[in-house]
Amino acid sequence: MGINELRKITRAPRLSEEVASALEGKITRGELTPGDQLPTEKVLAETFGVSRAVVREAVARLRADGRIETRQGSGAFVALAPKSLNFRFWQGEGPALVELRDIFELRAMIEASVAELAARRRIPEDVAVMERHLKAMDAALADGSDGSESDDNFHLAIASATHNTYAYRLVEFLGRHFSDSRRLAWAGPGRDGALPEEAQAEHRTMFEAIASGSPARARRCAQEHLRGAASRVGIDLANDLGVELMLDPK
Amino acid sequence: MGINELRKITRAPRLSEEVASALEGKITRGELTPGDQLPTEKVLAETFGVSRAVVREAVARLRADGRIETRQGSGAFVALAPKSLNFRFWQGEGPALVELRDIFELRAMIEASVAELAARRRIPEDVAVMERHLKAMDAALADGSDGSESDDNFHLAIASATHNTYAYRLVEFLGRHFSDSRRLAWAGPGRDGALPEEAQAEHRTMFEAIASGSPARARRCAQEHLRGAASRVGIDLANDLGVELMLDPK
DNA sequence: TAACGAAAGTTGTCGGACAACCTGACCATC
DNA sequence: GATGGTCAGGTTGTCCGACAACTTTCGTTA
Repeated sequence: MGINELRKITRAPRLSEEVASALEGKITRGELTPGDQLPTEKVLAETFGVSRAVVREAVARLRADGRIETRQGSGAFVALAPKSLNFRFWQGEGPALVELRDIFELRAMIEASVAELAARRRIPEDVAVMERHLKAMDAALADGSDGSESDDNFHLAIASATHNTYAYRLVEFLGRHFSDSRRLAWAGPGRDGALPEEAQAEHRTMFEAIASGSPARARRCAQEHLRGAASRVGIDLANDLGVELMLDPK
Repeated sequence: MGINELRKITRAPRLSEEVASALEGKITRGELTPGDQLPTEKVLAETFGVSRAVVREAVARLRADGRIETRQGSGAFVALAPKSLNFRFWQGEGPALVELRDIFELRAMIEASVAELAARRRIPEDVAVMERHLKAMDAALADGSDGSESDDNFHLAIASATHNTYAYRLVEFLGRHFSDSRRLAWAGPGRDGALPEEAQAEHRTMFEAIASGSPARARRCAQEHLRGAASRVGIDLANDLGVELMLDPK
């Protein structure tokens, strides 16, 4: 037993998080359905054996998740429609492998569609912004510095070229999850030099397809890029993820 | 001015939401960066002119969002890496009408990709579930009842057939946001009878494409369906939204 | 200088009080 | 009988003070 094993002290979760988790479980199991009223704060406090303040913090948490809505004087209700989408990750050392694969896959689907639309809608200013970030990544490659921020910005520039603000926001949202893995791929002078070069070659093909107005090619390049990004962190995307779109299989 | 306009009373936001929002603004503007310590609860309460309980609820909210981490005895810190990503389309009363087009467009992109992947990955059980909901909608059409719940469930069944939980959750989130438009389309005996029939014809073509394992056809049908859904609530999607995918334009 | 204990500081929880709001019951009026 | 007004009781939202549990800093001692 090494010294590292002596440092893993498990801290008790907050009572409010436990209460929130228990209530959320009731919702996801269908014991509480949209529109149902929760017990009053007083009853919940008695039921869980905690103070009302703890219940209120749990409720604040579930409100942030969009799971419930509260109305002063009436009570707390299971939300009819979630007001937010919360992707909460496995709380160990990052996402579990199967979760990571599913997120990469979702990202591939979305960014492929986004690249395709960008190829149709881009205006010269969009193309100039993408090119600027592409060049910044080239420069980072050349001088061994960190290009991950330009990498992030390149993807956002593509999403911006769709001129659909919600698509942009979704790409931004999903991209946030990958900033760390991008930073790793671009890590300092001791980095595995092939990885950012590989990614950059993919960025360039994406850029060229979009700039030249080739939607299907843009889609395919974006999917290949996401497949490559996944494999660079050890995730193998399924082969059925829509790369062969040029012909209808039937 | 109709009676409906008289019912929109705007309720004041909770103080805790305002505090959370202000703190989040500091984080997104870079005034507070990952690892930075927030002022103590006491200072925040004084600064915002609220009680400590309100600050604590705001902090609970930001913890749920994955934006900050708290350590008892030390303080609250901006999270280094998000433990949770919370995506909100909007705060408050819903999107402006002008934003609906972007949202429908995004939905079209996502559900088209989902339908395509479902066409590749569906297993017999998936197909059976879709068919069951399709039949429930047929029955609702025949007897004039409300088929919107089956409509929701049909879309979720397609997403479930991707066997990607995040895709499922995203479709669920998007679908829940738009239940109202579905309910309108399926509204009672006085409804415009052409609308649900039109939608149902689209559902059937989607179903057949997925069941028979035709990814490109499934994609096209899903896009046509979302275009139809948008037009049924008065939104005209742009013509460049990738319907003509069968040939590479270049 | 290093180690230890105490003091000070900070978050987590509890309980009570009151404000603001909501709902339903009851009564009066038309 | 339908409608409108009032009020009591109930519920969430906020504030306050106290103490528990934990962390950091400071002072003392060896």
